[in-house]
Amino acid sequence: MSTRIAKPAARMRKQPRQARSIATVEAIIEAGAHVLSELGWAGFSTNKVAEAAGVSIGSLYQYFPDKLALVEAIRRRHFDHVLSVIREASAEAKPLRQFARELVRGMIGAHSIHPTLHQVLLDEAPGDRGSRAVHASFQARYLEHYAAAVAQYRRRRKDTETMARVLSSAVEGVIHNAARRNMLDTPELQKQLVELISAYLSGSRAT
Amino acid sequence: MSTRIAKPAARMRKQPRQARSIATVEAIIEAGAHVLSELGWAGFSTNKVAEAAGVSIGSLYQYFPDKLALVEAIRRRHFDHVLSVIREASAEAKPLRQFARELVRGMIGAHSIHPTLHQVLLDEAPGDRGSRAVHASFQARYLEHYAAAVAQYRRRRKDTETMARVLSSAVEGVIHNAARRNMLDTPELQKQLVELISAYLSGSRAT
DNA sequence: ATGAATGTGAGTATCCTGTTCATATTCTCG
DNA sequence: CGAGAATATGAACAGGATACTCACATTCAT
Repeated sequence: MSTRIAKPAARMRKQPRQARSIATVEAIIEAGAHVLSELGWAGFSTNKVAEAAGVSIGSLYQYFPDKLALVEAIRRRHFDHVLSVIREASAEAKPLRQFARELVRGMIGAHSIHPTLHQVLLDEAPGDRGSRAVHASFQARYLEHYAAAVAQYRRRRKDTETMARVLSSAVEGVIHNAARRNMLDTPELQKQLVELISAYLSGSRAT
Repeated sequence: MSTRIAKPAARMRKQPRQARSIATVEAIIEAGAHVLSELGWAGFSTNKVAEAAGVSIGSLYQYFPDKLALVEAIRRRHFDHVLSVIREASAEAKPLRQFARELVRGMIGAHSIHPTLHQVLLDEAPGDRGSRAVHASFQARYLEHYAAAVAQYRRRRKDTETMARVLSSAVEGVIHNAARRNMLDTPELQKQLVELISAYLSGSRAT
Protein backbone atom coordinates (compact mmCIF):
# COMPACT_ATOMS: atom_id res chain seq x y z
CA MET A 1 0.00 0.00 0.00
CA SER A 2 2.94 2.31 0.59
CA THR A 3 4.33 1.94 -2.90
CA ARG A 4 6.68 4.73 -3.86
CA ILE A 5 5.53 6.68 -6.86
CA ALA A 6 8.80 7.59 -8.46
CA LYS A 7 8.82 10.75 -10.64
CA PRO A 8 5.97 11.33 -13.05
CA ALA A 9 6.47 13.46 -16.15
CA ALA A 10 4.12 16.22 -15.15
CA ARG A 11 2.92 16.59 -11.62
CA MET A 12 0.67 13.59 -11.87
CA ARG A 13 -0.61 11.33 -9.22
CA LYS A 14 -0.60 8.35 -11.50
CA GLN A 15 0.69 7.79 -14.99
CA PRO A 16 -1.94 6.70 -17.54
CA ARG A 17 -0.81 3.44 -19.08
CA GLN A 18 -3.64 2.17 -21.23
CA ALA A 19 -5.19 3.93 -24.22
CA ARG A 20 -8.41 4.42 -22.29
CA SER A 21 -6.83 6.42 -19.50
CA ILE A 22 -4.72 8.44 -21.91
CA ALA A 23 -7.91 9.48 -23.63
CA THR A 24 -9.42 10.35 -20.27
CA VAL A 25 -6.54 12.59 -19.33
CA GLU A 26 -6.68 14.24 -22.71
CA ALA A 27 -10.43 14.81 -22.36
CA ILE A 28 -9.90 16.38 -18.95
CA ILE A 29 -7.26 18.79 -20.19
CA GLU A 30 -9.35 19.70 -23.18
CA ALA A 31 -12.45 20.26 -21.07
CA GLY A 32 -10.36 22.25 -18.65
CA ALA A 33 -9.22 24.56 -21.40
CA HIS A 34 -12.81 24.96 -22.47
CA VAL A 35 -14.10 25.81 -19.01
CA LEU A 36 -11.21 28.15 -18.37
CA SER A 37 -11.83 30.01 -21.59
CA GLU A 38 -15.58 30.09 -21.19
CA LEU A 39 -16.01 30.83 -17.49
CA GLY A 40 -12.64 32.29 -16.57
CA TRP A 41 -10.63 31.38 -13.53
CA ALA A 42 -13.53 32.29 -11.26
CA GLY A 43 -15.72 29.63 -12.84
CA PHE A 44 -13.02 27.01 -13.11
CA SER A 45 -13.97 24.27 -10.67
CA THR A 46 -12.77 20.71 -10.75
CA ASN A 47 -16.30 19.36 -10.65
CA LYS A 48 -17.30 21.48 -13.61
CA VAL A 49 -14.28 20.34 -15.58
CA ALA A 50 -15.02 16.70 -14.85
CA GLU A 51 -18.60 17.11 -15.94
CA ALA A 52 -17.58 18.93 -19.12
CA ALA A 53 -15.16 16.13 -19.87
CA GLY A 54 -17.87 13.53 -19.40
CA VAL A 55 -15.84 11.93 -16.66
CA SER A 56 -16.36 11.44 -12.96
CA ILE A 57 -14.67 13.75 -10.53
CA GLY A 58 -12.87 10.76 -9.11
CA SER A 59 -11.16 10.09 -12.40
CA LEU A 60 -9.83 13.60 -12.48
CA TYR A 61 -8.18 13.20 -9.11
CA GLN A 62 -6.77 9.87 -10.18
CA TYR A 63 -4.31 11.72 -12.39
CA PHE A 64 -4.12 15.27 -11.14
CA PRO A 65 -3.15 15.71 -7.48
CA ASP A 66 -4.92 19.04 -7.27
CA LYS A 67 -6.49 21.88 -9.15
CA LEU A 68 -3.25 23.68 -9.85
CA ALA A 69 -1.63 20.66 -11.41
CA LEU A 70 -4.49 20.66 -13.88
CA VAL A 71 -4.09 24.33 -14.77
CA GLU A 72 -0.42 23.70 -15.17
CA ALA A 73 -1.06 20.95 -17.68
CA ILE A 74 -3.45 23.17 -19.61
CA ARG A 75 -0.95 25.99 -19.57
CA ARG A 76 1.86 23.82 -20.82
CA ARG A 77 -0.15 22.52 -23.71
CA HIS A 78 -1.39 25.91 -24.81
CA PHE A 79 1.96 27.63 -24.52
CA ASP A 80 3.65 24.92 -26.53
CA HIS A 81 1.12 25.42 -29.25
CA VAL A 82 1.48 29.19 -29.40
CA LEU A 83 5.23 28.95 -29.33
CA SER A 84 5.31 26.59 -32.27
CA VAL A 85 3.19 29.02 -34.26
CA ILE A 86 5.56 31.91 -33.77
CA ARG A 87 8.59 29.79 -34.30
CA GLU A 88 7.22 28.68 -37.61
CA ALA A 89 6.28 32.16 -38.77
CA SER A 90 9.65 33.63 -37.92
CA ALA A 91 11.64 30.65 -39.12
CA GLU A 92 13.28 31.28 -42.45
CA ALA A 93 13.91 34.63 -44.04
CA LYS A 94 10.90 35.86 -45.95
CA PRO A 95 9.41 39.15 -47.05
CA LEU A 96 7.95 41.25 -44.25
CA ARG A 97 4.43 41.06 -45.54
CA GLN A 98 4.51 37.30 -45.79
CA PHE A 99 5.83 37.03 -42.27
CA ALA A 100 3.00 39.22 -41.05
CA ARG A 101 0.42 37.17 -42.86
CA GLU A 102 1.69 33.88 -41.52
CA LEU A 103 1.95 35.24 -38.02
CA VAL A 104 -1.61 36.53 -38.07
CA ARG A 105 -2.94 33.34 -39.55
CA GLY A 106 -1.16 31.24 -36.96
CA MET A 107 -2.11 33.33 -33.98
CA ILE A 108 -5.73 33.43 -35.01
CA GLY A 109 -5.65 29.68 -35.45
CA ALA A 110 -4.21 29.24 -31.99
CA HIS A 111 -7.02 31.30 -30.50
CA SER A 112 -9.99 30.13 -32.48
CA ILE A 113 -10.76 27.03 -30.44
CA HIS A 114 -10.58 28.52 -26.94
CA PRO A 115 -10.73 32.21 -27.72
CA THR A 116 -9.97 33.69 -24.33
CA LEU A 117 -7.85 30.91 -22.88
CA HIS A 118 -4.65 32.77 -23.57
CA GLN A 119 -5.65 35.89 -21.69
CA VAL A 120 -7.14 33.96 -18.79
CA LEU A 121 -3.93 32.01 -18.49
CA LEU A 122 -1.87 35.19 -18.48
CA ASP A 123 -4.09 37.41 -16.37
CA GLU A 124 -6.27 35.43 -14.02
CA ALA A 125 -4.92 31.97 -13.43
CA PRO A 126 -2.57 31.94 -10.45
CA GLY A 127 1.02 30.99 -11.06
CA ASP A 128 2.74 29.87 -7.91
CA ARG A 129 5.34 27.26 -7.11
CA GLY A 130 7.16 25.81 -10.07
CA SER A 131 4.78 27.12 -12.69
CA ARG A 132 6.36 30.54 -12.39
CA ALA A 133 9.36 29.07 -14.14
CA VAL A 134 7.28 27.65 -16.96
CA HIS A 135 5.59 30.96 -17.37
CA ALA A 136 8.80 32.96 -17.43
CA SER A 137 10.46 30.60 -19.82
CA PHE A 138 7.51 30.85 -22.15
CA GLN A 139 7.52 34.62 -22.06
CA ALA A 140 11.22 34.72 -22.72
CA ARG A 141 11.12 32.46 -25.73
CA TYR A 142 7.98 34.16 -26.96
CA LEU A 143 9.67 37.55 -26.93
CA GLU A 144 12.81 36.10 -28.43
CA HIS A 145 11.01 35.07 -31.57
CA TYR A 146 9.38 38.46 -31.93
CA ALA A 147 12.72 40.14 -31.34
CA ALA A 148 14.29 38.02 -34.04
CA ALA A 149 11.63 39.17 -36.47
CA VAL A 150 12.02 42.79 -35.47
CA ALA A 151 15.77 42.59 -35.90
CA GLN A 152 15.33 41.10 -39.31
CA TYR A 153 13.13 43.83 -40.73
CA ARG A 154 14.54 46.80 -38.86
CA ARG A 155 18.06 48.19 -39.08
CA ARG A 156 18.23 49.92 -35.72
CA ARG A 157 19.66 47.67 -33.07
CA LYS A 158 18.67 49.94 -30.27
CA ASP A 159 15.08 49.34 -29.29
CA THR A 160 14.70 45.83 -30.55
CA GLU A 161 13.48 44.39 -27.29
CA THR A 162 11.04 47.17 -26.60
CA MET A 163 9.73 46.92 -30.12
CA ALA A 164 9.24 43.21 -29.72
CA ARG A 165 7.26 43.83 -26.56
CA VAL A 166 5.12 46.48 -28.20
CA LEU A 167 4.51 44.42 -31.29
CA SER A 168 3.61 41.25 -29.44
CA SER A 169 1.25 42.93 -27.03
CA ALA A 170 -0.39 44.89 -29.82
CA VAL A 171 -1.03 41.71 -31.76
CA GLU A 172 -2.34 40.00 -28.66
CA GLY A 173 -4.57 42.93 -27.89
CA VAL A 174 -6.16 42.93 -31.30
CA ILE A 175 -6.69 39.20 -31.28
CA HIS A 176 -8.03 39.16 -27.75
CA ASN A 177 -10.46 41.92 -28.56
CA ALA A 178 -11.58 40.19 -31.72
CA ALA A 179 -12.07 36.95 -29.83
CA ARG A 180 -14.30 38.68 -27.32
CA ARG A 181 -16.50 39.88 -30.14
CA ASN A 182 -16.45 36.66 -32.16
CA MET A 183 -14.71 38.48 -34.96
CA LEU A 184 -11.65 36.28 -35.16
CA ASP A 185 -12.42 35.10 -38.65
CA THR A 186 -13.38 38.45 -40.11
CA PRO A 187 -11.11 38.86 -43.14
CA GLU A 188 -11.17 42.64 -42.91
CA LEU A 189 -9.73 42.48 -39.46
CA GLN A 190 -7.05 40.01 -40.36
CA LYS A 191 -6.01 42.23 -43.22
CA GLN A 192 -5.77 45.28 -41.04
CA LEU A 193 -3.76 43.44 -38.45
CA VAL A 194 -1.30 42.44 -41.14
CA GLU A 195 -1.26 46.08 -42.14
CA LEU A 196 -0.51 47.18 -38.61
CA ILE A 197 2.42 44.81 -38.26
CA SER A 198 3.85 45.73 -41.65
CA ALA A 199 3.49 49.43 -41.05
CA TYR A 200 5.17 49.28 -37.68
CA LEU A 201 8.08 47.19 -38.88
CA SER A 202 8.45 49.21 -42.06
CA GLY A 203 8.78 52.24 -39.90
CA SER A 204 7.41 55.23 -41.71
CA ARG A 205 8.72 58.43 -40.28
CA ALA A 206 6.24 61.31 -40.34
CA THR A 207 6.84 64.18 -37.99
CA MET B 1 -42.31 60.39 3.41
CA SER B 2 -42.89 60.73 -0.29
CA THR B 3 -40.18 63.29 -0.73
CA ARG B 4 -38.94 63.38 -4.26
CA ILE B 5 -35.40 62.22 -4.43
CA ALA B 6 -34.31 64.30 -7.33
CA LYS B 7 -31.75 62.37 -9.28
CA PRO B 8 -30.21 59.26 -7.82
CA ALA B 9 -26.98 59.38 -9.76
CA ALA B 10 -26.48 55.66 -9.65
CA ARG B 11 -28.68 52.90 -8.31
CA MET B 12 -28.30 53.86 -4.69
CA ARG B 13 -30.20 52.79 -1.67
CA LYS B 14 -29.78 56.13 -0.01
CA GLN B 15 -28.41 59.42 -1.22
CA PRO B 16 -25.46 60.75 0.78
CA ARG B 17 -26.33 64.23 2.06
CA GLN B 18 -23.57 65.31 4.35
CA ALA B 19 -19.93 65.75 3.47
CA ARG B 20 -19.00 62.80 5.65
CA SER B 21 -21.13 60.31 3.78
CA ILE B 22 -20.07 61.65 0.41
CA ALA B 23 -16.49 60.96 1.40
CA THR B 24 -17.51 57.49 2.54
CA VAL B 25 -19.12 56.67 -0.77
CA GLU B 26 -16.11 57.99 -2.61
CA ALA B 27 -13.79 55.90 -0.45
CA ILE B 28 -15.86 52.80 -1.15
CA ILE B 29 -15.77 53.30 -4.89
CA GLU B 30 -12.07 54.01 -4.83
CA ALA B 31 -11.36 50.96 -2.70
CA GLY B 32 -13.58 48.92 -4.97
CA ALA B 33 -11.54 49.95 -7.98
CA HIS B 34 -8.41 49.01 -6.10
CA VAL B 35 -9.64 45.58 -5.07
CA LEU B 36 -11.00 44.89 -8.54
CA SER B 37 -7.72 45.81 -10.15
CA GLU B 38 -5.59 43.98 -7.62
CA LEU B 39 -7.56 40.77 -7.03
CA GLY B 40 -9.76 40.61 -10.11
CA TRP B 41 -13.43 39.83 -10.13
CA ALA B 42 -12.81 36.54 -8.34
CA GLY B 43 -11.37 38.34 -5.33
CA PHE B 44 -13.85 41.16 -5.34
CA SER B 45 -15.96 40.72 -2.21
CA THR B 46 -18.00 43.39 -0.49
CA ASN B 47 -16.36 42.70 2.85
CA LYS B 48 -12.93 43.09 1.34
CA VAL B 49 -13.90 46.35 -0.30
CA ALA B 50 -15.31 47.72 2.94
CA GLU B 51 -12.15 46.80 4.80
CA ALA B 52 -9.95 48.34 2.11
CA ALA B 53 -12.01 51.50 2.32
CA GLY B 54 -11.59 51.63 6.08
CA VAL B 55 -15.33 51.47 6.47
CA SER B 56 -17.69 48.95 8.00
CA ILE B 57 -19.56 46.57 5.77
CA GLY B 58 -22.80 48.08 7.02
CA SER B 59 -21.86 51.47 5.63
CA LEU B 60 -21.35 49.98 2.22
CA TYR B 61 -24.84 48.54 2.17
CA GLN B 62 -26.23 51.84 3.35
CA TYR B 63 -25.58 53.25 -0.10
CA PHE B 64 -25.23 50.34 -2.47
CA PRO B 65 -28.17 47.92 -2.62
CA ASP B 66 -25.93 45.08 -3.76
CA LYS B 67 -22.62 44.07 -5.14
CA LEU B 68 -23.50 44.78 -8.73
CA ALA B 69 -24.57 48.32 -8.03
CA LEU B 70 -21.10 48.90 -6.68
CA VAL B 71 -19.37 47.49 -9.74
CA GLU B 72 -21.66 49.58 -11.84
CA ALA B 73 -20.57 52.73 -10.02
CA ILE B 74 -16.94 51.81 -10.45
CA ARG B 75 -17.50 51.08 -14.09
CA ARG B 76 -19.22 54.37 -14.72
CA ARG B 77 -16.50 56.36 -13.11
CA HIS B 78 -13.70 54.65 -14.93
CA PHE B 79 -15.38 54.73 -18.32
CA ASP B 80 -16.13 58.41 -17.97
CA HIS B 81 -12.50 59.03 -17.26
CA VAL B 82 -11.20 57.07 -20.21
CA LEU B 83 -13.75 58.61 -22.51
CA SER B 84 -12.72 62.10 -21.56
CA VAL B 85 -9.12 61.26 -22.31
CA ILE B 86 -9.85 60.13 -25.83
CA ARG B 87 -12.25 62.95 -26.46
CA GLU B 88 -9.59 65.39 -25.50
CA ALA B 89 -6.88 63.81 -27.60
CA SER B 90 -9.03 63.66 -30.72
CA ALA B 91 -10.64 67.04 -30.17
CA GLU B 92 -9.22 69.68 -32.46
CA ALA B 93 -7.27 69.08 -35.61
CA LYS B 94 -3.61 68.54 -34.91
CA PRO B 95 -0.64 66.80 -36.50
CA LEU B 96 -0.80 63.02 -36.39
CA ARG B 97 2.22 62.67 -34.20
CA GLN B 98 0.90 65.09 -31.63
CA PHE B 99 -2.40 63.26 -31.52
CA ALA B 100 -0.58 60.02 -30.93
CA ARG B 101 1.49 61.49 -28.16
CA GLU B 102 -1.48 62.97 -26.37
CA LEU B 103 -3.46 59.77 -26.72
CA VAL B 104 -0.67 57.67 -25.29
CA ARG B 105 -0.04 60.07 -22.47
CA GLY B 106 -3.71 60.18 -21.58
CA MET B 107 -4.30 56.46 -21.76
CA ILE B 108 -1.28 55.72 -19.65
CA GLY B 109 -2.46 58.25 -17.12
CA ALA B 110 -5.87 56.61 -17.01
CA HIS B 111 -4.29 53.26 -16.28
CA SER B 112 -1.51 54.16 -13.92
CA ILE B 113 -3.57 54.22 -10.72
CA HIS B 114 -5.46 50.96 -11.12
CA PRO B 115 -3.43 49.25 -13.82
CA THR B 116 -5.65 46.31 -14.61
CA LEU B 117 -9.02 47.77 -13.75
CA HIS B 118 -9.87 48.42 -17.35
CA GLN B 119 -9.32 44.86 -18.46
CA VAL B 120 -11.07 43.38 -15.47
CA LEU B 121 -14.05 45.58 -16.17
CA LEU B 122 -14.14 44.50 -19.80
CA ASP B 123 -13.32 40.83 -19.40
CA GLU B 124 -14.28 39.50 -16.01
CA ALA B 125 -16.85 41.66 -14.33
CA PRO B 126 -20.35 40.51 -15.19
CA GLY B 127 -22.56 42.89 -17.08
CA ASP B 128 -26.19 42.04 -16.75
CA ARG B 129 -29.33 44.09 -16.41
CA GLY B 130 -29.04 47.74 -17.28
CA SER B 131 -25.27 47.83 -17.18
CA ARG B 132 -25.19 46.18 -20.58
CA ALA B 133 -26.47 49.44 -21.95
CA VAL B 134 -23.80 51.47 -20.19
CA HIS B 135 -21.19 49.11 -21.49
CA ALA B 136 -22.42 49.22 -25.06
CA SER B 137 -22.78 52.96 -25.03
CA PHE B 138 -19.26 53.30 -23.77
CA GLN B 139 -17.87 51.00 -26.43
CA ALA B 140 -19.76 52.86 -29.12
CA ARG B 141 -18.54 56.29 -28.14
CA TYR B 142 -15.08 54.92 -27.52
CA LEU B 143 -14.87 53.57 -31.05
CA GLU B 144 -16.43 56.70 -32.43
CA HIS B 145 -13.59 58.83 -31.24
CA TYR B 146 -11.02 56.46 -32.62
CA ALA B 147 -12.87 56.36 -35.92
CA ALA B 148 -12.89 60.13 -36.06
CA ALA B 149 -9.14 60.16 -35.64
CA VAL B 150 -8.66 57.46 -38.25
CA ALA B 151 -10.83 59.35 -40.70
CA GLN B 152 -8.85 62.48 -40.11
CA TYR B 153 -5.45 61.02 -40.88
CA ARG B 154 -6.43 58.51 -43.51
CA ARG B 155 -7.98 59.21 -46.89
CA ARG B 156 -9.68 55.88 -47.50
CA ARG B 157 -13.24 55.86 -46.29
CA LYS B 158 -13.56 52.16 -46.64
CA ASP B 159 -12.19 50.39 -43.58
CA THR B 160 -12.45 53.22 -41.10
CA GLU B 161 -14.43 51.28 -38.55
CA THR B 162 -12.26 48.19 -38.73
CA MET B 163 -9.17 50.34 -38.47
CA ALA B 164 -10.57 52.05 -35.41
CA ARG B 165 -11.18 48.66 -33.83
CA VAL B 166 -7.70 47.43 -34.64
CA LEU B 167 -6.05 50.60 -33.46
CA SER B 168 -7.93 50.81 -30.19
CA SER B 169 -7.38 47.18 -29.29
CA ALA B 170 -3.73 47.38 -30.20
CA VAL B 171 -3.24 50.38 -27.94
CA GLU B 172 -5.16 48.67 -25.16
CA GLY B 173 -3.11 45.54 -25.60
CA VAL B 174 0.17 47.35 -25.29
CA ILE B 175 -0.95 49.32 -22.27
CA HIS B 176 -2.45 46.32 -20.56
CA ASN B 177 0.69 44.32 -21.08
CA ALA B 178 2.85 47.14 -19.82
CA ALA B 179 0.64 47.49 -16.78
CA ARG B 180 1.06 43.83 -15.96
CA ARG B 181 4.81 44.27 -15.96
CA ASN B 182 4.89 47.61 -14.17
CA MET B 183 6.34 49.23 -17.24
CA LEU B 184 3.69 51.85 -17.75
CA ASP B 185 6.06 54.71 -17.19
CA THR B 186 8.94 53.41 -19.26
CA PRO B 187 9.67 56.21 -21.73
CA GLU B 188 11.00 53.80 -24.33
CA LEU B 189 7.72 52.01 -24.40
CA GLN B 190 5.65 55.16 -24.63
CA LYS B 191 7.76 56.29 -27.52
CA GLN B 192 7.33 53.03 -29.38
CA LEU B 193 3.61 53.05 -28.84
CA VAL B 194 3.46 56.52 -30.37
CA GLU B 195 5.52 55.11 -33.20
CA LEU B 196 3.10 52.24 -33.70
CA ILE B 197 0.09 54.53 -33.89
CA SER B 198 1.80 56.95 -36.24
CA ALA B 199 3.06 54.20 -38.50
CA TYR B 200 -0.32 52.55 -38.77
CA LEU B 201 -2.17 55.78 -39.48
CA SER B 202 0.48 57.01 -41.87
CA GLY B 203 -0.02 53.83 -43.78
CA SER B 204 3.21 52.79 -45.36
CA ARG B 205 2.55 50.55 -48.27
CA ALA B 206 5.13 47.82 -48.72
CA THR B 207 4.10 44.81 -50.74
C1' DA C 1 -8.86 -16.03 -14.43
C1' DT C 2 -6.59 -12.88 -11.64
C1' DG C 3 -4.49 -8.92 -10.40
C1' DA C 4 -3.67 -4.41 -12.06
C1' DA C 5 -5.47 -0.41 -14.15
C1' DT C 6 -9.22 2.42 -14.53
C1' DG C 7 -13.61 4.54 -13.44
C1' DT C 8 -17.40 6.05 -10.24
C1' DG C 9 -20.03 9.74 -7.54
C1' DA C 10 -22.18 10.42 -3.12
C1' DG C 11 -20.30 12.39 0.70
C1' DT C 12 -17.25 15.40 3.76
C1' DA C 13 -15.33 19.25 5.68
C1' DT C 14 -14.43 23.67 5.06
C1' DC C 15 -14.45 28.11 3.70
C1' DC C 16 -16.72 32.30 1.93
C1' DT C 17 -19.98 35.17 0.54
C1' DG C 18 -23.63 38.68 0.36
C1' DT C 19 -26.57 40.81 3.22
C1' DT C 20 -29.23 42.25 7.51
C1' DC C 21 -30.26 44.50 11.83
C1' DA C 22 -30.18 46.26 16.26
C1' DT C 23 -27.47 49.59 18.17
C1' DA C 24 -24.13 53.47 18.66
C1' DT C 25 -22.23 57.78 17.14
C1' DT C 26 -22.32 62.23 14.90
C1' DC C 27 -24.46 65.84 12.60
C1' DT C 28 -28.07 69.72 11.60
C1' DC C 29 -30.74 73.31 12.98
C1' DG C 30 -34.05 75.71 15.66
C1' DC D 1 -29.00 72.83 24.27
C1' DG D 2 -31.51 68.93 22.40
C1' DA D 3 -34.18 66.22 19.37
C1' DG D 4 -34.59 64.00 15.35
C1' DA D 5 -32.20 62.82 11.22
C1' DA D 6 -28.17 61.15 9.02
C1' DT D 7 -24.47 58.19 9.35
C1' DA D 8 -21.60 54.41 10.98
C1' DT D 9 -20.82 49.86 13.15
C1' DG D 10 -19.78 44.75 12.99
C1' DA D 11 -21.36 40.36 14.88
C1' DA D 12 -24.25 37.13 13.02
C1' DC D 13 -26.81 34.40 9.57
C1' DA D 14 -28.19 31.60 5.97
C1' DG D 15 -26.85 29.59 2.07
C1' DG D 16 -23.93 27.97 -1.38
C1' DA D 17 -19.91 26.44 -3.48
C1' DT D 18 -15.67 24.18 -3.38
C1' DA D 19 -11.68 20.88 -3.44
C1' DC D 20 -10.95 16.51 -2.53
C1' DT D 21 -11.59 11.36 -0.49
C1' DC D 22 -12.90 6.71 -0.38
C1' DA D 23 -15.04 2.43 -0.67
C1' DC D 24 -16.46 0.11 -4.38
C1' DA D 25 -17.50 -1.27 -9.43
C1' DT D 26 -15.86 -2.15 -13.99
C1' DT D 27 -12.57 -3.20 -17.63
C1' DC D 28 -8.23 -4.36 -19.17
C1' DA D 29 -3.73 -7.21 -20.08
C1' DT D 30 -1.71 -11.48 -19.88
